[in-house]
Amino acid sequence: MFSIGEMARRSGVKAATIRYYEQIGLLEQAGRSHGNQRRYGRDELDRLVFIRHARDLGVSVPAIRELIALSGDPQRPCAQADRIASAHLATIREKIARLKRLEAELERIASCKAHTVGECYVLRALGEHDLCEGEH
Amino acid sequence: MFSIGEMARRSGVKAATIRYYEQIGLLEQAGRSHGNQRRYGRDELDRLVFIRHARDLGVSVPAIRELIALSGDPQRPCAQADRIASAHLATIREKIARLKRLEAELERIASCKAHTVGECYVLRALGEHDLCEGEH
DNA sequence: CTACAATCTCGAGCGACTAGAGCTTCAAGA
DNA sequence: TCTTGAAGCTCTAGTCGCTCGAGATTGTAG
Repeated sequence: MFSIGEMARRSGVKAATIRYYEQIGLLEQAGRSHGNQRRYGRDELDRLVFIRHARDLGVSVPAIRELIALSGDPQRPCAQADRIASAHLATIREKIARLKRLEAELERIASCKAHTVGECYVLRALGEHDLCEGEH
Repeated sequence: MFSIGEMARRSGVKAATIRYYEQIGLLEQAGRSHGNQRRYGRDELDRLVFIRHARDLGVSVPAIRELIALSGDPQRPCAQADRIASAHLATIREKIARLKRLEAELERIASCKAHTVGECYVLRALGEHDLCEGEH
């Protein structure tokens, strides 16, 4: 039996966050000790680690909810889990692409050689519309 | 003189967001028409476009506030603006690196060949701790 | 003058936590 | 057994950067 602090240490999820997960129904209501403190078993720890990993991978809470629901029914075809993961992969790739564009732009902007703010490229670049590459 | 809708169209920032920016002091209080509607000039549009660009680049509102304060004093050395941009560049690079790691992991996970959830790698992978590469 | 679109203010809601106040319980040592 | 201090409890509110809706008012074209 683990206390919430044990769970936090073993999973890397803060106690407050564990309570929050319970509150939003991502974790089931934990059993309680005599004095009303939460007590957990292996299964709950496993689920929490699952959640932690998924969150680390940037999976949203609703998506995690779906995955948990899916995994509750092991006979079911896994195409749907696959779909969730793939969709997420696609958004991650988009984010990477977008960030790379930003990196290039900022690199250009940040290599400012001026001495005073008045002639500073950082500030001018942000104000000038024609430097954008047709994004808006 | 532009209405808030004009500003929205020209800058790509929603009217509600323009009001919000005014509320948090990112834009100054706009002048008003006879009937209390906001009216803007060129300068205000320029600043809004500046803000929009910076936000698009992922610069936080506090950082934008700093940049605006800096640009109000054109004699000042621009080293500080430079520093803000560079710091931001560093965080963007970190994000990219992190996302790439996620991409690799998800790629592995998402290539699931199982037929049922019970043997699905997507779900198993998320639950297993030894698949992490020492991140926690 | 009449429609109707645009704008106004105010307040709440989003996602995913996080922090703090003020109280109770647990566990280890004397 | 008692004490003490860490750890837990609940509840509320705050974070960030918007976004939306309700219900009232204003602007403008025909």
